[in-house]
Amino acid sequence: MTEQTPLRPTRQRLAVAEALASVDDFRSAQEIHDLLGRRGEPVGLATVYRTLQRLADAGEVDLLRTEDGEAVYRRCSGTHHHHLVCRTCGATVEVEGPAVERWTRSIAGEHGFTDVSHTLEIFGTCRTCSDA
Amino acid sequence: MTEQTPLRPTRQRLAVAEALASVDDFRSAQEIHDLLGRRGEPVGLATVYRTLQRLADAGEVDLLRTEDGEAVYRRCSGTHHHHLVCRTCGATVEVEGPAVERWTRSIAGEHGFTDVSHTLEIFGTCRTCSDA
DNA sequence: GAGTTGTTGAGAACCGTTGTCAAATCGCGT
DNA sequence: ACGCGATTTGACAACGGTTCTCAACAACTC
Repeated sequence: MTEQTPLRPTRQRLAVAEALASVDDFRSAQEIHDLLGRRGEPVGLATVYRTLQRLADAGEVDLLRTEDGEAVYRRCSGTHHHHLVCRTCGATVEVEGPAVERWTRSIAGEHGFTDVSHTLEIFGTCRTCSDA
Repeated sequence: MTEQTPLRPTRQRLAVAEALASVDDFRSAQEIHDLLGRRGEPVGLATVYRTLQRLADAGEVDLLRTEDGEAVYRRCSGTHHHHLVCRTCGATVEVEGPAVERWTRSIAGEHGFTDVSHTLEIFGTCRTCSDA
């Protein structure tokens, strides 16, 4: 019960996917748009947004919101995980915490909530940035 | 090392604070603005935004972002806590999890991150809404 | 190659939020 | 009470990220 549209592998979609593969941290749609332009593979801004949306829906990229509400994307592993993100340079580490998963589920259950999901992000200053 | 401005208790600021006190779930700045207007206590939209910002900075209200990036506010207790929010009706429960706090700190430490903070929200369907 | 359909992109539209700045208000000293 | 400087307000413009529009276009099929 997922997709029914074939989804064509156009030059633009491939370019966006490749751009995501080439960086390791979260990037905004606009940054990706700029990056592609500089690389000589121009893709319309609207197309970048559309493509990222689809990838996020398909669970192929992680989407989170910066403090000021901007959406940022990052290619990620398929399994459920969270992020430890450097507030300064954006370096990102994927982390897992089975205990947290259990905890959220049980708390929600105690209060009669069903169909539970959650968001959890950790922000800090990475070693490199705090040394500087 | 906190405030140095006296901060005047104007009619507008009191009205916003009271509006927040009168609802139990997260509301956007615009909703609060509308609510005040309907109540016959009109407050300029810019003022509502400014006031909510200050309250959030002072830690007197919680601020979180909806899935589409809109900022929503809610009066809250002063202690550190997280939220269990009904996806349908917005009903909110404040929850605490010392274990989670410990976990985030230790994970961050393992990766050399300092000055750590985190966000954690749980979403689900509350009993009332799932019964309906 | 022709037809059908999904896709693109430039620009406009949208919408939440923040900035602008003159007018209104507050708190204080007198 | 009254005046005065400092803060706050609010209507409106401006902003920035995101989505919409729609005609030109590219991809798959036969």
